[in-house]
Amino acid sequence: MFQRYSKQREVVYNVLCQTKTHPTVDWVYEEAKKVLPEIGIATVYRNLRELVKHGMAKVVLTPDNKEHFDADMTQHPHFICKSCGCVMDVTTQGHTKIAQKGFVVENCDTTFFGTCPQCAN
Amino acid sequence: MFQRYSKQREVVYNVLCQTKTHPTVDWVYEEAKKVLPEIGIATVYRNLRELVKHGMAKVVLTPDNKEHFDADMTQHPHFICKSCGCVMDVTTQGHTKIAQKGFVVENCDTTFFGTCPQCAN
DNA sequence: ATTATAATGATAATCAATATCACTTGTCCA
DNA sequence: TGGACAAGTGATATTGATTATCATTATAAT
Repeated sequence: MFQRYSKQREVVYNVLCQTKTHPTVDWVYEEAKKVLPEIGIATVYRNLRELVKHGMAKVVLTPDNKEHFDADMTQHPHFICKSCGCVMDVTTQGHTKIAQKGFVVENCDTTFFGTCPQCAN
Repeated sequence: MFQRYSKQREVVYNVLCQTKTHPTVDWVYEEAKKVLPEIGIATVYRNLRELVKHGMAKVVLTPDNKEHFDADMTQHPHFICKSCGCVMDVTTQGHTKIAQKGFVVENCDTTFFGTCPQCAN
């Protein structure tokens, strides 16, 4: 998978696995520094990208134009709050059930990723 | 809605309404220049933002970290091609039907937008 | 232990998006 | 009709997230 082990990558991945807050790069960086104070922000960026490339993490794009990361690779919808900007998992399906948990849903976007018919040829 | 009429805003909105390609700012800018050669890129940014704020357009965030815009405010899923980066409307529901049209679907993200329970209080 | 090279960390560079500000233009009203 | 006020524009500077660069460090095979 990766050509060599690195302490930094392990720490970055552990930080990501141990939270459900869908953190930004900066948050992962701050947490990683608590374990490896010498780690650099470039290494955090690099490893998060690598984790995504290797299918070990997903990027969640938010309206504030920052990348958030999620190590939970099971398919599940997210809820993004326009007030505090938090990204949360919503395990139930459908507007009604989400509303019952206190979420005020204004909009819903669904995006499929893959290869379009032209490129598939 | 808007406090004053402006030719520039009308052109930007018309450009957006007349395409289904979910264009970037730059594409809208180039098209708008064909009608109003003196229009500035800042004006295009500004008006696209305003259109979104007023519920006349939506932002589609793509993995290339650029904002794409869509004047179709009906709720509909998008398909983003990892090969060419195009953003397309997929009007049918479900992986199977999309696959029948030649799309190779690898992943699907659903995001709800609104106010989280804590902020709603 | 030696060696090849992957990975790191500091920092420069990139680039999309936003802010600034003097100037222009739409709209109100005398 | 003609100011006058302020919204809107356009050129450009600034910001800020992400990526590239490169000398140095560290992993893993021999």
